[in-house]
Amino acid sequence: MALGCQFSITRILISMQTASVRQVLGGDIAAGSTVIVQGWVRTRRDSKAGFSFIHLNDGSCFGNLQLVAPRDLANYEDEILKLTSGASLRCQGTVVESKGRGQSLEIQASSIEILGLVDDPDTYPIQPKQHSFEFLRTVAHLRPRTNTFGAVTRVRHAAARAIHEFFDQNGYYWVNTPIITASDAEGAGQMFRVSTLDMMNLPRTDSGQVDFGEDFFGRETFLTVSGQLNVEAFCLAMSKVYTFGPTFRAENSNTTRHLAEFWMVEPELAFADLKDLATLAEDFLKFVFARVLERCGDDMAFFAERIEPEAISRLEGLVDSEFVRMDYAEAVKILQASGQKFEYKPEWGVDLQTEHERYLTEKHCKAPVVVMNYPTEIKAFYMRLNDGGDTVAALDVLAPGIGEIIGGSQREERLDVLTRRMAEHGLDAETYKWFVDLRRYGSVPHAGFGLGFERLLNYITGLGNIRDVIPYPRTPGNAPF
RNA sequence: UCCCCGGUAGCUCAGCUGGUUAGAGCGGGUGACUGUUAAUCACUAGGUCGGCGGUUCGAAUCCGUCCCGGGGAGCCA
Repeated sequence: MALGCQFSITRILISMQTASVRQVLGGDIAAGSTVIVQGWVRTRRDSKAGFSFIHLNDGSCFGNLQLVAPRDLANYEDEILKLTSGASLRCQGTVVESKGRGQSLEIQASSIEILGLVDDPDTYPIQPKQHSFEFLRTVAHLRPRTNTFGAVTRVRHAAARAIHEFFDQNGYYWVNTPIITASDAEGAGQMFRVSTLDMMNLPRTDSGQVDFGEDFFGRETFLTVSGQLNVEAFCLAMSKVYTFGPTFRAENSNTTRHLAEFWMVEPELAFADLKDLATLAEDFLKFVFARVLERCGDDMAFFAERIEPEAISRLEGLVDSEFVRMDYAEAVKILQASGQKFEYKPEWGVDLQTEHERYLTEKHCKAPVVVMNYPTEIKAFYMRLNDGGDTVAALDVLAPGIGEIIGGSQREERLDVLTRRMAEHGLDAETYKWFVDLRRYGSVPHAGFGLGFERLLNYITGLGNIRDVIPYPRTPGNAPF
């Protein structure tokens, strides 16, 4: 009772005092109401008729709120006329129907409190004009104030929320797998070392090796390259689980689709085979796309207008269509029969090149393609061996313009096969003992995939560079901010 | 890591077959004008042409090298 009262009083106070730009523009605040709005100036235009127009953005939505500041405000001459792009303010005023075109509602300001002017407006980097993404990366602390990055931030949030929602509705548990790990999992790539040893004065063993027994964990440790192995243990108890968190690869990859630190989603599903996994991947992507379209209309409209004309239509089309599924062997045949000149000849036993993936998704199918059952030689040890042993039950979901967006497999659940394959790959049995245990105690068929969250965002927004869909990109030789 | 391309004003770029004082648009400042919409018009300030070395009477321009960035490839998500 007491709590309920307090809650409603707080709500009333908030609604009377402050409103977000989204609330005002969305019509949540009745015309005639007095509100306080707060945010950052996008542009200011002065009218000699006796007022200034200020476009205000607070990140709550794509649009800007127009404030009309009359000349009779006490601080009009000294302060209002000094407002430039980037300045912050708090405005009290009345929500009114706009007398101008271009917006239906605006704020007739009764007072404007300047919170922070822009020091040296001449050099403020964010101007009301188009900037190159390359430049904006050099001012990563200010780029959230741009239309594009604001939209990216909202879409990123909406996509993350949709991912959790999808799994929750389908009975999956979010499992927080460790970021620090001792296994160099899957040999999936170079890892970042985690250590508290004094690098200027390393402890040595008798044989002259670095003595990691002296290190914080008493052994060598790294940042995780995948939560998959750890989450499999939970899969074989909770049935349906997923991870969603940061992942680290110390690869010297300099491309538009690689980061040293990125976010990955890894569902793992028990009592499932490769086909179940392909269905999951498809349902999952469609759900996320539909939710983003539903909740980020303005932002998506902006991407469609300025970044990628197909941004909305291709997502809509995808939500309503079925993904193309084909075996790797079939994909190779299609490529060989395509008549296309490839730099690398498509050939069974060799992994698909970027140019091959592009042909399949952009020319042949014009849609996302699920390629399944890859040659054993080119895939990881934990993927389930198909009958005959030539292929494993692996799948990649390839998206037009992005390439591989999802990579997954049915896992090898048979103890004897797994241990044999680990030996073939020269893996340390001791390190993976716990992982093998899962096949020893109540093993079941299971499958899972990994989805690069930023790659998903690239596909959704149409932005071409993965560095423009993560707040602070980390790439080789580049970790400012 | 490899292959291409680039680095000129706060930003986006032009100038680059070597030749006086390096230009434009936007942004900033000043003024005019207007219920304005990335407003418009006029004036104005603003540059070690990425660093170093070389060729030359003379280098933003040519050569070497280093640094930084972008695109493509490989690896992958």
